[in-house]
Order: sequence, then structure tokens, then C-alpha cells
Amino acid sequence: MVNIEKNTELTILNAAKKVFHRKGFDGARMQEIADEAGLNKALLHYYFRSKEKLFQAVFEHAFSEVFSKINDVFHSDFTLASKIEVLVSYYISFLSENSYVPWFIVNCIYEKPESLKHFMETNNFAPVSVLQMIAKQLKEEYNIEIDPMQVYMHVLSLCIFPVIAKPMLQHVFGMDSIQMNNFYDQRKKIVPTFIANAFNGYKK
Amino acid sequence: MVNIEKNTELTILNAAKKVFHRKGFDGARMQEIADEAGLNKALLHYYFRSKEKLFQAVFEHAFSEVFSKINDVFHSDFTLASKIEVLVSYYISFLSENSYVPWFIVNCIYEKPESLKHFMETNNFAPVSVLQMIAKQLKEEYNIEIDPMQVYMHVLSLCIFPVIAKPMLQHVFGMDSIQMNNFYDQRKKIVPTFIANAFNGYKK
DNA sequence: GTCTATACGGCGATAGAC
DNA sequence: GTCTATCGCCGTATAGAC
Repeated sequence: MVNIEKNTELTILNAAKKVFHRKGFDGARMQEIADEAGLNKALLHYYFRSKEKLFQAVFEHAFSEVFSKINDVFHSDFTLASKIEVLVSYYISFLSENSYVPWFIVNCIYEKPESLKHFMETNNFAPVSVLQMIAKQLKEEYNIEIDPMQVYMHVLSLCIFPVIAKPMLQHVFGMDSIQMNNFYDQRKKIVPTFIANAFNGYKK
Repeated sequence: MVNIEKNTELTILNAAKKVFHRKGFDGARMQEIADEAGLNKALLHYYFRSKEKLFQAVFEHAFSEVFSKINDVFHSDFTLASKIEVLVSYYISFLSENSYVPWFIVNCIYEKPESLKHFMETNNFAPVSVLQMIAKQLKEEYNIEIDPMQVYMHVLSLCIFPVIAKPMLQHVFGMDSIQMNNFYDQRKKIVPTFIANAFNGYKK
């Protein structure tokens, strides 16, 4: 592999990202990361003391990439339906092109829950305000009073699960890559419509 | 641990189930399974030749437990809304009490896709007929014509993802076990209502 | 900073006594 | 069938030359 990056540290980090995303923590090998980076195994330990530390760096990057978007969108100034439309569209695009990311995050949380705890402590991430925002808009725009956490879960589920299940769709239903792309592309319209229809259903 | 089971093979299988579900394939240790079973490591190899074979046995059990229910319900004789209500209620109960199962299955599919392939080949599992059934009922009962795979994914997503995300809910929102139980219990009503509302929304 | 060589431990698997 | 002891490999981490 050609070393395009300016410095070695970044080369290692990018290689580690690829390998951890493919294999998870236990499955990844320092040797494989070294090969991917076109460097020597000893260098990984020179820059990041241990496999653990290297993993932590990769995890935090992936986690904030996914979760910062939610905060941004929900604290903007649009209707709930618009916010959901933007969020769903963004997620389905981003995640279906990086389909290892949601698996990676979920996998981390089961394999190494300390990673998430560490992330939560260092970045002071405040997801509760998102819930308050949802509750407020549900009440004002639809006159619905249900646990905003439930709605939050509906939205995340409909975006994230189908991406996690990608390999299952391939193997169980034999979908090829063109069918997959169509499927995710259609979902960008279908999911916001589905949610909006559901909200309107409560009104009557 | 007390050996309650009749035969050793079953003792090992149950221990293996617990450990694989906790740690995944790479994370699990044959020693840990032996300890969990209250038996010796060598015995695992006596009954199941290798770690691989033992894993395969555990995987197939978990996978068929989850997927056979879908087939049963969708080939029954009720309205689509009723089917979904039954399925959602069953899944949320079963999965929230066995929250490692969905993670385990997803994890397997990323870590060892051959496992799924092997399962599909030995049990001739036909999920396409479920899709045809959904399409038929959507048309007849709601006059909706959308890709049934999309609807199928909506249902699975809303059931399975919140269970996969359980550890995230605990760590990010600090929910305790009582709050979690309430949350999943409420979902049994909220999700079928949500879906039914959405379907009715297409009518107008 | 980057490399080669190697120490050290852990884990899957097997041999062999009972 | 069940156990103890041990082999042999592989993977993380480090020592040390350049």
C-alpha cells in the first residue's frame, strides 16, 4: 500500500479503522493492521502503546461521527417531520455506504462497554436534550403525548437496523449490490412517509 | 455449578450457549465454557471435535429459534395487523429477556458468514413466501402497493433494534433495569399502534 | 523513527492414565 | 467417559540495532 498520508500516526489510524471495522476487537490482528498500513508491527506499539489504546481511538471517531449528527439536526429550527426527513436521509446514505459502522459500534458496546463509558466521560455528550425537543414538538405539532424515547427508538431503528442486517439480506434473500442500493435508496422516501403517516394517525 | 442435565453433551451445549452469547466466537474461551459447565476442557473436544463445531451447534439453535416464529405467524390466517401485533409482542418479550440473542446472530453473520450459509443450506428455509403473503395482505386490506421487503424491515427493525441497543440505552441514558422493563413492555402496545397508524395513513 | 528478532503468555487441541 | 498434563502455535509486546 502506498503511503499517501503526511505522517505515520494517521496512516496507522486509518489502517486500524479498516481492520477493526472488518474484524472487531478480538478478531483484529496487529500484524494485519501493520500490513494494511504498509508498516511494521513494532511501530503500532511505538505510536499507540497497546492494541487497547489504538482501538479506543478508532471507536471514539466512529461513535462521534454517528451521534454528533443527531444532536445537530434535533437542535435545529425545523418541524419534527422535516428533521426526521433530513436525519433519515443522511443516515441511510452514510450508513449504507459505511455499513460496517453500525455493526462496529454495537459490537464494541457488547465486547468492550468500557469504550462507550470512556467516551461518555471525556466528551460530555447530552442526549437528554434531544428527548425534550422531541417531546415538545410531538405535543405542539401533533398533540401526541408519548414517551419521546419510544419515538427516538422508532427513528433510529428504521434507519440503523436495515443496515446492520445487510449481510442477512444478501444471504437470506440473495439480493445483489444493485438491488441493495435500490432498496436503501427507496427507504429514504419510504421511512419518512411511514413515520409521518403514523404521527398523523394519532390525531384522529 | 451443579450438573442438573441428564447427559454431559447437553451440559456442554448449554454452557457454550451462555459463553458464546456473552463473548462471541473470538472472545469465547474453551476453558471458560468448561468452567461454566463444571467439566474439563478436554471433554469439550471429546463431544464436539473443535471450537468451530461447538459454535455451529449453538448458532443454529439461536437462529432457528428467532426465524421459525416469523414463518409460523405469517402463514397463519389472521389480518396483517393481528399478525404484526402477535409477532411484535412475542419478539419484544422473547428478545428483551434474551437480549444477547440478536447481537449474537448479527455478530455471527459478520464474524462467520459461513455459519448462516450452512444453516440456510441444511434447513431449507423459505422466507420469500413471507414476503408474498405481506404483499397480498397490504393490497387487500389497505390497498397499499409498496415493496413488502420494506414493510418486513420496518417490523423487524422496530422489534429487534431497541433490544440490540439495550446496553446503549443503559449507558447513554442511564436507564436502570426497572425502566428498561417498562420501556419494552410499553413497546408491545406502542409499536403495533404505530405501524397500524402508518398503514391507515396511506389509505387517504 | 523505523526496522528485525525474540520474549512471554494464552489458547486450542491431543496424548494417555484411570 | 472423564480426567491431568502437555504440546505447539499464534499474537501482543518489547529489546535493541540502525
